[in-house]
Parts: sequence; structure tokens; C-alpha cells
Amino acid sequence: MQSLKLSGQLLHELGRQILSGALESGQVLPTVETLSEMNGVSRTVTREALKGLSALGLVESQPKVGTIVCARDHWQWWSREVLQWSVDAKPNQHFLLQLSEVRRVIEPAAVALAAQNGTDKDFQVIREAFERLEQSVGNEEDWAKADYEFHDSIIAASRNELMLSLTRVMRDALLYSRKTTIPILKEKREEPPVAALNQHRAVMDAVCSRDEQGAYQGMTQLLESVKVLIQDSEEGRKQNRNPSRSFQ
Amino acid sequence: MQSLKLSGQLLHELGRQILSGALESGQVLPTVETLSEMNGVSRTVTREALKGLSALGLVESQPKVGTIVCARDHWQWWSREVLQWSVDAKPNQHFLLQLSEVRRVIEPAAVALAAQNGTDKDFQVIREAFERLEQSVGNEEDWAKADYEFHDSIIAASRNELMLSLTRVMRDALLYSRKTTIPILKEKREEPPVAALNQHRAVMDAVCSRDEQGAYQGMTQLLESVKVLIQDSEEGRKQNRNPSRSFQ
DNA sequence: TTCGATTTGTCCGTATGTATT
DNA sequence: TAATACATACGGACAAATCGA
Repeated sequence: MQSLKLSGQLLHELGRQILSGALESGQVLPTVETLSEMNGVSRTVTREALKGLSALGLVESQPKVGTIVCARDHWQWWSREVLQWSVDAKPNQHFLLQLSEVRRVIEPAAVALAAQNGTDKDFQVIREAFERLEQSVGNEEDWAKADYEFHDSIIAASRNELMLSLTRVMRDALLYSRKTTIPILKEKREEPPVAALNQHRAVMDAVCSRDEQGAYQGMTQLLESVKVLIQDSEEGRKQNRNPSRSFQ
Repeated sequence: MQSLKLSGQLLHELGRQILSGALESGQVLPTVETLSEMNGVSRTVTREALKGLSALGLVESQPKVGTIVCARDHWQWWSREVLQWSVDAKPNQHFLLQLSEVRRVIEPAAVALAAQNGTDKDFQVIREAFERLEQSVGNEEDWAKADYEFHDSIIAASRNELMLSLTRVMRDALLYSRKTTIPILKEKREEPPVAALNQHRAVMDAVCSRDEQGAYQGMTQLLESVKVLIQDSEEGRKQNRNPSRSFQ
């Protein structure tokens, strides 16, 4: 038989359809019966999938009325699933721009917090993560993993679980978007690794010496250079805003 | 009969138990059969509740193994439910401190974004929200509602849906925490409304004149004065950090 | 207001796949 | 290998709620 967890599959299927706009806000979904027939699953599976969507704020059900797609401002955007489905949606430049915007706001501030709240043990973990980053300069796979863990170790030093969770969710989504659109971005990824490494080192040094301001600015510059280059492709110009903005 | 939606009730019940620590990470939940008997509901209801918890990253199920509580760093903290359950948890000072910390990082930056990206129409909405704030100075109920909508209108001017969602979730949680602990905080809420109103006006003026820096600082000061006063009560001192921190 | 139709909500008996022992 | 325990999945039945006539 298949890979088990039919409800999970249907959940992702419906979630993607909602985030892609195929199912618009306010629209009534087919009945549980119909949905089950359409997807060849039992009512139980369909109901569990709808329950998952409901927990994410995407739909709401009422007897007789049916299951309707909630308004966008009711969606739980900051969950792994919703963010991932948003990345999967067809014209996602606008979304990625917004996500990068939020990241450039949060991560520098989080790093400043790390410089403030981090313990010596936290700083030691950061240094070890940086060493792994140094040693993985040649290998692209290793570098991506080490880079993720380096950022993670720094935010962990903020000693704020909520901050760590938030930045992780963001990085997961941006990393996922890079994976799914690798052909276009591959060529542009030819950054000189030495420069990138120096920027990482600057952030590490600032944090470990409790230099809040330096950490803030260092991370801002790092994000500015490593940020995803969202080029203005065919659908991107509609909501394209001031492209020459700088950090505040 | 009761208020319908048994699965929703059970979902909240289990979620609160997990967030409160009654069900620890790695612990195996009772079987669906047992859970159903314990709560006097059918297996269907139990399964739907577990599906909701699964969508929030709180539990994971495997055949034969059972349903286990996920590690804290796997939880989807930034959903309305999880944040609310965290507020409901017994010693929530540490949590509220972290939440306020994140808010003081995000909202000023979001307001600066609003000064940058807002349209004239957005600014008009902000002014109207401020007028409602002025007119509701005497009434505490009305002021809370008008205050919420004022903040909302400003963040909406950032033209960033993700930012709006994030700040809303935060404000909802903090507002909810104030509701549930109103007896202690009630006395301390005797702020001079004129001063508070002036701070709001300062933020509005800065945003509507596209003064990013002024907006950032104004919102920082506003949050500094309106912030929830988490007094060091009996359980609060364990992880109490530097209380005299200033914004960066 | 009453009634009927529709849809979700709920319950339960049963069967299957899977991982542990 | 076989037995066991558990989640997963199926489907028939009924209750409850809401809408429209």
C-alpha cells in the first residue's frame, strides 16, 4: 500500500490549494462526502484533514453551512506548513519579499539580544559552529547545513525560545524556497566564500564580545548580502515596491 | 446538549496539558481507546483532536509506538492556540517576559516599515483610529478596543501581511494574559491617559510624515510605558534577567 | 413559527498496515 | 517466524444544528 497517513497527504493537498488561491476566501468547500469521493478516501480521512486545516485557521466548519475558507487575516501564517505552502504558491515573489523584509527586521534584533543575554557556554557553541562553517567552505551541501546551524547557535544565545522558534521557521521557509527554485539562483550563488566567511566572523566576534550594536549591524549586512535575490520576473512587477530600500 | 465541537474541547484540553508541562516532551500519550474512555468521547473525536495537535507540532503518532509529545523546539509557538495555552500555563512570567521582548523588537521595526511603505489612504485610516482612541479616553473597555485597532491600523500600513499577522498574534496573547490576570494588574493600570494619548499621537505623527526613525523611537517608548508589568512574584525570579535593559 | 432538507458532528464495529517483542 | 499492540482507515448509522420555504 502507499506511504500511510492519507489525512496528512490530503491536508497538504488542500492547504496548497488554499494558499495558491485555487480555493478562495469565503468559498465553500465540497461536502465531506464529495471530498472523500473526489480523493478516493474515507470520510474519516477527510474529516481529519479538515481538522488540521481548522487548527491552522484556514477553514471553519458549520453544520448545514459547510466548510468555508477563512479570510487571509485569520490564517496562522507563522506555522511551518502555511509558510511552506505559500512558497509553493505560483507567484511567490511578493511573499518572499515580505518574508525577507520581516527577517531583516528580526534577525539583527535577535542577534543583539544574543549579545546581551548569551552565556559563555552559548558563545562557545557559536565558535564551534563557526569552525564547522570554516571547514565546509568547499562543499555547498555542508556549507548550507553549517550556515543554518551557525545562525541557530547565535539566536539560541538570545535565551529566548520564542525568538529562536520564529527565526527558525523563517529560515526553514527561505531555505525551502531556495531549494525549489535552485536552477535560476544557482548561477548567482557565486559569492566569494571568503567575504561571506568574514561577515559571519564579524557577527560572531561582536556577539561574543557583547557588542550589541556591532552584532546588530553585522547581521544586517550579512543578510543584505546573502539575501535571496528575488529578480523581477514576469509576474513579479505587479506588487513590486521600492527595490532600493535600505535597512533602518 | 453541550456546546458542540467535542474535538475542539479535547484539543484545547490536551494542548493546555502539554503546554503546562503535565504532559512532558517524549512522553507517550494513552492510546486512542484509553483517551476516548477517559474523556467519555468516541475514537473519532479523539483522533481529530490528536490531528489538530499534530498540525501544531505538539505530538507525533506512529503505529505500534503510540502518540508521543514532541520536543519543545518542534512546537509551532507562533499560533494563536499555542500562545494562548502558554499564557494559561501556571508559571507564565518567564514566557510573558520573552513575548514582551520579542514585541519590543518587532513592533518598532514594523512601525518604521509603515512609515516607509504606507499609502496616504493607510495614513488616513490611522488618523481615524486615533480619533476613536481620543473619544474613548474615559471608558476602559472602549479604550482597549480602540488601542488594539490603532496599533492594527499602523502595522497594516507596513503593507506586509506577514508582519501584520505576527504582531496581531502577539497582541492577542498579551491582551489575553492581561484579561486572565486582571485583579493584580488592575491597580497598576492608573496611567495618566493624557500622557498615553500623547505617545500614541507622536507615533501617528511620525508615521504619517514618513519619519522612520521617529516612528521607531516613538513606538519603542510607547511599548516601554504601556508594557505589561511583570512583577517578580514567587516563581518569577528563577529566570529573571536584567530588568533595566533599554532598547537598542 | 413550523417543518423539511442538508451538512457537520458523533458513535461504533470492523479491517488493515506496521513496528515491536 | 509468529504474536501482539497500536495507529490508520473504512463505512453505516444517528444526533444536532442551521437554513430556507
